[in-house]
Amino acid sequence: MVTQNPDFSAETEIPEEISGLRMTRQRQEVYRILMQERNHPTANDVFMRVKDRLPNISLATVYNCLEALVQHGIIRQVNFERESSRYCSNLQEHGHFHDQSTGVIHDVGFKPGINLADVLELPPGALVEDIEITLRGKIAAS
Amino acid sequence: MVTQNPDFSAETEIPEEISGLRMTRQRQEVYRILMQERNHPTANDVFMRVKDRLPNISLATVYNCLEALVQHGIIRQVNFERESSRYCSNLQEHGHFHDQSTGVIHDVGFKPGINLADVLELPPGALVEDIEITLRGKIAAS
DNA sequence: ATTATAATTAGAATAATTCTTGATATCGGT
DNA sequence: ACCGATATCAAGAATTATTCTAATTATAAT
Repeated sequence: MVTQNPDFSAETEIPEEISGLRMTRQRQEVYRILMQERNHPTANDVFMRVKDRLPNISLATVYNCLEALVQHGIIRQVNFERESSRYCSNLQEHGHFHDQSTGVIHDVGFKPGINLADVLELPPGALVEDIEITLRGKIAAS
Repeated sequence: MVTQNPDFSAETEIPEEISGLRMTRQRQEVYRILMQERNHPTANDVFMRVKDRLPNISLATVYNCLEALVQHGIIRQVNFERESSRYCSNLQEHGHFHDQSTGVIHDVGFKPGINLADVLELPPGALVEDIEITLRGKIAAS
């Protein structure tokens, strides 16, 4: 299971600006953590982790940073049931498989050449802007 | 758009017990509302509606009833983002299309003969127990 | 009828998130 | 470099959906 991105160390340079968003120190560090941790961390997970490098950061700021990054399409916000929101730097269209025995969340890609409209009975005229697929279950011991 | 189920009036008899759950007066009335209102009401929506017939019911009871009904597979709980949970008496496997211009939620069935495993790159050995599909977008004027 | 069990109620508690306010930092123009 | 305007940040208060607690009431089982 991939939980760390070795291409994204604590020293990786992050540009001053990404898609029109000013990358302040706080946003950089929050973003860096999401690139490193592929575990779908919650805001609080990020908060605890980011304090290593920015001891004075506040939880509200982490929320603000995450919101700004989501709004600018730099990361994705993912919700399972009514649990705390989780955040994800995988921008490829994908769903999530929630393994109930371990609690681990796996990204699930679409098979190539699949069109959602071929699979679902969409209401006539529906223009889909965003899809969210969540699966829950177990992984059989191999 | 179907929002009311005419087969399910306020006078419809509901059995004493459904799939092992004792159908108390409160549970009956909560269930009745979900059969009537196909709008995916929140707990609070149900609460306000049910007070017509049970003026002394409490919101906690509505939550308890909804939870009991969900647990026994009689209704489904549906979550959009981190909004209040909504409840749904459509037990057929289906997803939801959230029309962002009107706020209306449409049930979306699967086309016959579709197998999710044909569409998604599931992790090896994954045994899917539950699927949740949410779409967001608009409906083009016809 | 009596006792045991389950359900209901009202209000307090919880937890994630958002809001508010004042302090800092950054940007653009001079 | 300085100055005002704007954006961001920090700390804690406020909000909101939901759950929990404890006491009461209803139902079921003996």
